[in-house]
Amino acid sequence: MGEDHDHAQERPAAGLFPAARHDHRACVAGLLDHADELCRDQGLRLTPNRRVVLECLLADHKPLSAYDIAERIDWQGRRGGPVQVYRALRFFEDLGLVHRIESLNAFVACTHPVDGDGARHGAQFLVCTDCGRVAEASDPALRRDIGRMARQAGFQVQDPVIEIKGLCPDCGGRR
Amino acid sequence: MGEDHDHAQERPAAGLFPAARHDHRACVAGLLDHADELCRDQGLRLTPNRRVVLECLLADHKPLSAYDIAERIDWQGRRGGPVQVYRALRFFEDLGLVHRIESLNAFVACTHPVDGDGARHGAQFLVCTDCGRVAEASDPALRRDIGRMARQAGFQVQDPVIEIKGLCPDCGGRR
DNA sequence: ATAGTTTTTGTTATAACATAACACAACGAA
DNA sequence: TTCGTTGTGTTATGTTATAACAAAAACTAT
Repeated sequence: MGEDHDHAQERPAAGLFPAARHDHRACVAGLLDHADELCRDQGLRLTPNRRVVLECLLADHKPLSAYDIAERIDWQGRRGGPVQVYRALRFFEDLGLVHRIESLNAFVACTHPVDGDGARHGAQFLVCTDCGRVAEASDPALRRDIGRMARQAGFQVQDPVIEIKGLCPDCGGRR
Repeated sequence: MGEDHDHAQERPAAGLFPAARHDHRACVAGLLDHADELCRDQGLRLTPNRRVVLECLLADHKPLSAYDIAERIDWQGRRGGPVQVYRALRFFEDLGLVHRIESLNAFVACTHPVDGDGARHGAQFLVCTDCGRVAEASDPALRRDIGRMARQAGFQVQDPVIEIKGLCPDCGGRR
């Protein structure tokens, strides 16, 4: 328990990557608190099982497959496997606290959850093919364009999957 | 071999869904021809194996999994399985003639291929969750927005995955 | 044509991802 | 307590994707 002077995380929710060196301790704690609160509000239970899955995803901002997570968890005696992990992931996805990255068959913890809003809440994901980190953006213009395009096509949007693979600033994006 | 009077397909490449009743015979023939030509130009071989896979995908405008395709193909004696199918799919993906739909683990034949251009060529996909059909769009504004957003984030785009699930005009999009 | 090269195929095995089904435990309300 | 609901543990199985390697087919250059 070292440096605790609160450091006012460097624009964590600006739609960019998590700034490489941010106060990760506070970041994790805040998101866990938020999960706690959200569950309490909705009469849901943030059980130990669920909590460890979320903590595992929060450890870094990288996507993990369900099997990755299953391996990292200390199952303390019981067998423990993908089933438990998928169950927890489903739970958090419904709450909007975890997002599935379709193009990776993997999951990330949401970095700026929106209260009471489930699912993918219209976010876009920037996936670094080099370091593996994922940033969550929420670009209104992009969202508008999707709406417009869909309308033109007579298409009623249910769930937009926007996952942009490329290089993050640290890995060569900002040369 | 009945109605062959050429019917001038109803705006097949307008970015919308394939019009439900278009001249499918001509549509398929045209795309196969295009594949032929593209291969000839690039010194590649459109082998019988590859051709049947493409024909299978062209049969309707629905995405198929590699295993779906493997089941539908007449393997004429030999075993035949996913391996062959994945190989052909990879071949066509590189040519830009087939696209993978990440959110479905499935593949569709490209409905408006761009010559000499491989990969996903910046397209967006509208996936009907009801009838399963897929439309391929190519919205410039959307593309611009992605570029802009990425630039703002210091992110260098390699491969944007845009897959919008919802209801197509026939299934309730256009009420 | 024919020897050597590259490409494609056939085949088997296995890896990686995801869910079905069911019994039991824990919890929360009547 | 009793009952209904929700969550968990466990086994089995379904689905998607690739590794590895030998044999066949196609091209290439003499």
